[in-house]
Amino acid sequence: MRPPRSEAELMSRARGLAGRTIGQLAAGLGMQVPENTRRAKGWVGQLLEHTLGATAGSKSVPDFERIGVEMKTIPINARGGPSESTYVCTAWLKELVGLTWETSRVRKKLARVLWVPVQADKAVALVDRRVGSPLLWSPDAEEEELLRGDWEELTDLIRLGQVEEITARMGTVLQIRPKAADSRATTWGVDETGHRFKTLPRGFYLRARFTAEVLRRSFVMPGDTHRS
DNA sequence: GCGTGATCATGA
DNA sequence: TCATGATCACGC
Repeated sequence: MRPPRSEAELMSRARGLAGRTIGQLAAGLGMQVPENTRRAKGWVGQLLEHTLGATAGSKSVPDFERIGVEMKTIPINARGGPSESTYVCTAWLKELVGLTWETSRVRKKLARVLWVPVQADKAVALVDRRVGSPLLWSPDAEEEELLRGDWEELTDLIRLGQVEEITARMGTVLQIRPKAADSRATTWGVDETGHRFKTLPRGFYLRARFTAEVLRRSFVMPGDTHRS
């Protein structure tokens, strides 16, 4: 599929996928569907990228580079909500100088996101799982403040050399968790005394509660005063 | 190892 | 039951 030339074209394509199954999309690309995602964790995301004409591959640029849009599949459980957190990007653990929320990779990544819900109910075979209605999103002022607050709190800890004190329990909507092949993987970090040391690579993730709210908001009318 | 794409598996 | 910490696959 050729890269979309506009957000409208991307959305038109994405809307056309709503209701289709993973098996149908795979067939369209001549791909075989794995039995499950245990050894194919990113497979569904890559299937959707190829189907929609993403260009980035493993490059550190937006999936749809020309129009500056990042795509994220969002696994939806049997209850209709996200079943997993959403990976954003790796956390920089080396010396931090002059990095602000405004210039952060987290903010850049989340500036424009195409959310594509995909059924993730274990009771349904992967090949039969359906794609939902897409949402093209940018954080509103409230969401951005939540993200900024968490990012600054976590980044301050890294600045202070307290990477090892960070746990996934920190952060209201944004958290830091391991992001590596396994627990033996290492990268360079900086400790309290400013000396570099080997530590586990970490990444920023959006809590499922946050993405649930993002999706929920898109399905209510403007002016909705309900808050559950 | 680091970037991309994420989900798994188990303890609380 | 669910979130945390661990893990899986692939290109370079």
